[in-house]
Amino acid sequence: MKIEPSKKADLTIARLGAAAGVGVETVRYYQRRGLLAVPASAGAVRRYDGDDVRRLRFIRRAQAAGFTLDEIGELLALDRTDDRARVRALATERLAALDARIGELEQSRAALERLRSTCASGSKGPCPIIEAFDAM
Amino acid sequence: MKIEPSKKADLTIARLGAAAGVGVETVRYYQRRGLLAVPASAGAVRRYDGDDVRRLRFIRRAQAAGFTLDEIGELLALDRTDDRARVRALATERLAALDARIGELEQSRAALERLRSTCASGSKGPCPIIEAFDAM
DNA sequence: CTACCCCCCGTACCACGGTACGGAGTCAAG
DNA sequence: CTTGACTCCGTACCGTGGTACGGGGGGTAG
Repeated sequence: MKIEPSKKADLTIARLGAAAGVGVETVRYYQRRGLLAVPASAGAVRRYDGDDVRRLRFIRRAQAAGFTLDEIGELLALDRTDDRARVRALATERLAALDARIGELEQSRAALERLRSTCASGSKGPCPIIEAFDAM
Repeated sequence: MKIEPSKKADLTIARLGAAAGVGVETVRYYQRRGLLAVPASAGAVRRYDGDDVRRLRFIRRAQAAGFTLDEIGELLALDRTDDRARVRALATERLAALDARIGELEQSRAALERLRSTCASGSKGPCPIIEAFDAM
């Protein structure tokens, strides 16, 4: 008894893209970068399945986390391998960068709030934009 | 009795850049983009002062807040004008984008923590990287 | 069977934000 | 008054992550 490939979604490239919110050209770009496999073309039109969708979604999410496409390539290569040390290294490094960036954005947020209240519709005169960012 | 220009820092371009943590080429690039004024060259070497430093620092901070250089150009043009409505519009728009982005980064952060614990050094077998991002 | 829409592939181009190069001029110290 | 560091300026090039174009083939609905 063979294990069934869990879902045979059988999508065209446009549907695959749509399932992850990207365009056809972007999918092809990821294929060129080696992030997505180009399935053997049975006929001349390639078909994609649920695994491809998951992989593509992962790429977008990892991008949102700040990984570059090169790093994502490495993550995909590491997936389900047992090089745990490398995975932890990448995750830890990214966590640090993420925390730094979140902090930075929160400072920026405060500056913008400052600007918005200095520049409230009620008040008069010019509103000093540059100064609103001084306390960073 | 004339008002003194508060600080006459009298910097060269390299020192100006250093004061804001950017290189000479970057300063010149901002000048080309119209974000920084090119001072009248008394002699052939330009001199910069504290206002230029503040302006340059502002550019970097606004960039960190997610403004594009074009938007920063607009902000600089608006500084100390009284078009409060426009300033508030820009600030509000950016605040929304910033909050969205912070939320996204926090979700990414959670995914990375998940990955890190799934892949802790103690555990065995492959660690599923793609799945760690599934709950986004 | 024939539209019509989608797919394939290569190549070119885009925006953004810089970064590099190189020749000529300038300025301050020794 | 030379030497060495720095400046000026134009132009070219870079990395990242796509997006566009266009010719030719395929697969499907009516």
